[in-house]
Amino acid sequence: MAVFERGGDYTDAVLQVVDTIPAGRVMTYGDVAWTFGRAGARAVGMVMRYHGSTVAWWRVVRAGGHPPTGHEAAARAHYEAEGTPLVPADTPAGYRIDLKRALWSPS
DNA sequence: GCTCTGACTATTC
DNA sequence: CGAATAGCCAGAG
Repeated sequence: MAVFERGGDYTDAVLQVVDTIPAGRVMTYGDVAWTFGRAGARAVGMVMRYHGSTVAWWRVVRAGGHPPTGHEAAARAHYEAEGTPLVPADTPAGYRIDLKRALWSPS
């Protein structure tokens, strides 16, 4: 499958946008993609999966404020450490991001 | 250049 | 409100 090396323009763009998100703030996959002119919300997640070790992947959440599938526990730890506004919810993760306050948009 | 897959999203049941 | 379906894009084989 897509091994996503840094050679791809899309991959590189995603990494740059994520790196632009300040601590305590988050963006949805769709918004990140839209920021550099593409709507590949899914592709963004794939870049995170492969390069998640080198970027603040927890600052990128799904639409609705849900953390990435299979990483909700690790993400929550980062949010609490950075002071990201969370909201208790009846979701598989047991919580969600408060997009009303945490959602950030590049200036 | 076609096919398969995926840390997604929006819509419908 | 939860689960299923269909569209979506980009990259590797």
